[in-house]
Amino acid sequence: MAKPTIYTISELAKEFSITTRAIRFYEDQGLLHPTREGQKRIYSPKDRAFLTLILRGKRLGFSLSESKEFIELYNPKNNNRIQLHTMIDKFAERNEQLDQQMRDIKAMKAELADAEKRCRAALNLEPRT
Amino acid sequence: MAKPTIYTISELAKEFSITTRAIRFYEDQGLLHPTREGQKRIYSPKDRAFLTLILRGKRLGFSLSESKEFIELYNPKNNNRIQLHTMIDKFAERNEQLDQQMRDIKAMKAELADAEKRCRAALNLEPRT
DNA sequence: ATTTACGTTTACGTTAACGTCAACTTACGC
DNA sequence: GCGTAAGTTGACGTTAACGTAAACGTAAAT
Repeated sequence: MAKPTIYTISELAKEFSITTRAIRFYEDQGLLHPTREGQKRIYSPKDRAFLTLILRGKRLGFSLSESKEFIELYNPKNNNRIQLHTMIDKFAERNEQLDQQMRDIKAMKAELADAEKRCRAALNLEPRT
Repeated sequence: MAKPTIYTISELAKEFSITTRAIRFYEDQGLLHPTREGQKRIYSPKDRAFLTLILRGKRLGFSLSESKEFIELYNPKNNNRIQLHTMIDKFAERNEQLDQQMRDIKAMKAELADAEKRCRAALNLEPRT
């Protein structure tokens, strides 16, 4: 048996640069399910991975409930056949959304580059930097 | 002289699938500056372009004030030398953020693909036709 | 003339995602 | 034993981004 790595709430908070309050809130919202050692919360590598998902989702503008949906796909008890098909549909949806975001990013980068170009041009027009 | 295309608030609302309330709110927050014809707001192609920027920003999880910052770069009166350099810095920041989002999207797509694969395996389906 | 459509301002309500106390409870070092 | 550090559970506060409703103006259509 390998050693089961575990984390305290403040360890995770530090690693991900968030507050413990936020982590407890994610649990409240059903995104995390740490075990307990007495009162204290104990986080597994799985919880840590979910946190990664949550924060990545946030950087992409996903709501917590959206991330929750995604996380729930990793719950084996949800694996009944009826759900599986709707999940696959949701994958397709999400995938399209991600493609859209890709396009948005490219458009945005183009505009940024253009704006910067004009900026630099404006600076060159006038002497004395 | 070409005809100056203009839009009413409901035209824009319809085109972008948002409410007029939202559009007025963006004005309140200083992101849009439509002219008036009597009481009524008149939007120019420029305003329309800004709306595009705003909504694109939203899809990427940008706040309105972040989009505002960006929009203000298009305001000529902000073109004093002091600002230009800080703007260029901000371009770099934004660009990094966009790169991060790019990576996030790729990671997310990989996870989606993996989850879908496991889903299909559970269903005994053949991998994507 | 009056309904209908579209516009306006003002103002209060709402939701998400935490922040910020307050008031404890162990556990550890001294 | 005592302070200190890290944890806990409420519970209320806050901000962003609108929603929603009231109360009104205006202009075209019936």
